Amino acid sequence: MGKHYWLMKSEPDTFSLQDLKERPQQREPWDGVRNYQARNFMRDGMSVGDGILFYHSNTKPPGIVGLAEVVSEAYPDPTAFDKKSKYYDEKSDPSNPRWFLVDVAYRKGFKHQVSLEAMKGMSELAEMKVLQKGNRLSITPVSESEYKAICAAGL
DNA sequence: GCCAACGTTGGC
DNA sequence: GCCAACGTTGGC
Repeated sequence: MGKHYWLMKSEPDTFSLQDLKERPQQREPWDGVRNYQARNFMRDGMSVGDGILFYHSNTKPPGIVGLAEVVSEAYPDPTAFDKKSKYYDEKSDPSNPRWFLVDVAYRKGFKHQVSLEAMKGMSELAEMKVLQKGNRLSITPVSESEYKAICAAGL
C-alpha cells in the first residue's frame, strides 16, 4: 500500500507539536479519540510511514505547525480501559475494544505556520476536507497534492 | 462567550 | 427506526 497523508488536530494547550518534540524518542500514542470516523481512519486507513500534518486548533491563529509521521500499526486505546483516565469508556470491552490509536512521531516544525486563513486562500486546497463547512473531525485524509502545497508554504 | 454544525443517546 | 434533547467541537 502506498503512503497516505493525514491531518490531525490537537489543542496546543492539551498537546502541542512542541510537546511531541520533547517526548522521549519524540513519539506518543494518539490517545483519546472518541469519534468513530476518526477511529476508522486510524484503524483501517493508516500505515507506518504515513505523513501527518499537525494542526493546532482552538488557538490563535489555528493552523498547521509542522509534520509528524505514523510509526505504529493501530492498536486498542488503553485509556478506554483506565477508570482513572478522562477518556475512560465503560462500553469499551478489552476483549472487543471499541477505540484504537496509532503512535505518532515528531518530524519537523514549520518555519512558517500555515494558518487556517492562509489555507482558505490556497486554490490547491479548495477540496481539502478540513476546510469544508461544518467539518469538526479531528482526523481527516489529505491528498498528496494538498500535502505538498502545505509543505511548500510552511517549510 | 457565542453559536453553528454535527455526533450520540435514549424514549417511544 | 425516528427524532428531540443534549453534549462537543472549534472558529470567530
